[in-house]
Amino acid sequence: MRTVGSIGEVTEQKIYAAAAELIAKRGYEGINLRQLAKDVGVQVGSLYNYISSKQELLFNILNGVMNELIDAVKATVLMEYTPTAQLQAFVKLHIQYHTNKLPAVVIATSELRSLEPENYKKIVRLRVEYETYLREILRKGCEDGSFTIENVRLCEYAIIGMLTGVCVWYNPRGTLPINKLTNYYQEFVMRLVGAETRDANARPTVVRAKAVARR
Amino acid sequence: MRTVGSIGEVTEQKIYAAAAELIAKRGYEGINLRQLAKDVGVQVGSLYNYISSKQELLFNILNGVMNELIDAVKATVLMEYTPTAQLQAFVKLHIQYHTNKLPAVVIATSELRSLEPENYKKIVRLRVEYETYLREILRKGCEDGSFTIENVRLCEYAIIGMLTGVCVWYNPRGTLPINKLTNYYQEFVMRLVGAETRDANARPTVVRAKAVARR
DNA sequence: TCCAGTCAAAAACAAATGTTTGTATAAGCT
DNA sequence: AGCTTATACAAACATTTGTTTTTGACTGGA
Repeated sequence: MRTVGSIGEVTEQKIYAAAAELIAKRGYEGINLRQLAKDVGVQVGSLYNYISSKQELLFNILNGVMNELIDAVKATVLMEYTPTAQLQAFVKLHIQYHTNKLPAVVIATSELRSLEPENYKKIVRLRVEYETYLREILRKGCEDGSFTIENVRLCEYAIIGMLTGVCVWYNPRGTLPINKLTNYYQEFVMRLVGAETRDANARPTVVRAKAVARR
Repeated sequence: MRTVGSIGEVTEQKIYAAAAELIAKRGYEGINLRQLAKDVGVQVGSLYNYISSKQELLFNILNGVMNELIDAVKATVLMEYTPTAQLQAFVKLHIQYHTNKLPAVVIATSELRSLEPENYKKIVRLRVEYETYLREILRKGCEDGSFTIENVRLCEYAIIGMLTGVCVWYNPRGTLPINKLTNYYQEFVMRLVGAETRDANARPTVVRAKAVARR
C-alpha cells in the first residue's frame, strides 16, 4: 500500500538523518529498527526498501561523513598557505563538525567497534587519511620553525583527543557560541604545538629543559 | 547442582572482571549475558546469584571505578604541594588508569548513556567530583601565577579530552612505555596551561594578543 | 553424621529484534 | 486508460536476549 505523496529519495534521506541522530544518542547496538522506523514515520519493513541490513546503515553513515570531512579538509584547510593557518583552519573545521553540524561525526569516533571487519577496515582507512592531514601540518610546521614538537605522532593524538572531546559536553543551545569556543581551542592547540606567536616581542614558547632549540 | 570447588566470592569477582573487559570492548548494549557467562565459565542463570539485572552490573562497575579514581586522586594528587606538581600527578594518574590498569575506566566515559536515569545521576555526580579536583588545581595555579589560563572550565575539558583520548589508541603491548607516554602528556598539559618553566631564562608563555599579563 | 545454607546447572518464558514475504495503492509514462 | 514501477503496509518468522524457576549437589559447622 503505497502512501500518498511518498517519494523514495526523501524517505531515504529521512532514514539516514534519523539513524544518525538515534545512533549518536544511544549507540548502534542501543537502537532498534522499530524505533528508527517510528522516528521516520514508516513501518519497520519499509526500511528494507533502502537498506539491506542494519550494519549497512551504520557503514553508509560513517562512510558518508568521513568522506565529507576529508573533502572539507581539502577544500578549506589545505588551501591555507602556512602550517599555522592550516592548523587553525583544521581546528575550526573539526570543531564545527563536532558540534553543530553532524550527529554523524560523533558516531565516527564512538561506533567503529560495531563495524564488521570488512567495513571496519574501510572506515579506519578514511580516518587515517583524515588524521594524516593533521600530522603533515604538524610536521611541516616543525620543519619551518613554526612549531616546536618533540613527538609529532603523540601531539597529533593529543590534538585529536582534545578536539573530539568537545562533542561530549558541548551544548549548541548553551551560552557559549561556536566561534568563541573555536577561538579558545585554537589557542589551546597553538600552545600545544609551541607555536610562534605573532607578537614580535614575545619569545617562542620554551617548555622545560626538554624543549628543542630552534634555528 | 553446585560445582566442586565453587566459591561465591571468587565467582563474583570473575563476573565483574569479565564484564568490565567485555563492555570495554563491545559496549554495554553490545554484549549479552550468555557471552559473559561463557567467559566466566558458568551458566547464564547463575549470574543472577550475584546480580539482580544487567543494568546493575554496569552501575556497580562504574560506581566502583569512579570511587577508586577519586580515592586515588585524594591519596596521590592532593598530597602534592604546588598546583604544578598536583597537575603533573593528575596527568600521571589519569593516564595510568586509562591505559594499563582498568578496562572499567574506559567504560566510565563511554557507557554513561546506557545508565538508567537514577543511576546516571549518581555516576555523573562522581564524575563531576573527579573533574572538579582538576578544575581546582587549575584555578589555584592561575591564582598563584603558575598557570596562565583564560577560561579554566574550557581548559579543564580540553585536558580531560586529551588525556581520555589516550585509551582509544594506546596499546600496552606496543613500544611506547607508559612512563614515556606520561612524560609527553605531562608536557602537553604544561604547555596547555601556560605553565611557568623551571628554566629561569625563559619567559612565561605568551600566546597571541589575548594572553593575560600576569603580576 | 546430619543439617542449613551456598552455589550452580538446566530448562523454560516472554519480550524484543533483525529480516523476509506477500500484497496493495500511488505515480508516472506510453 | 492501461501498464509498469516505485513505495509502503501488515503480518509473520526465526533468533536472540534478559530473566525466573526448579532442582540438586557441594560445603562447613554442630
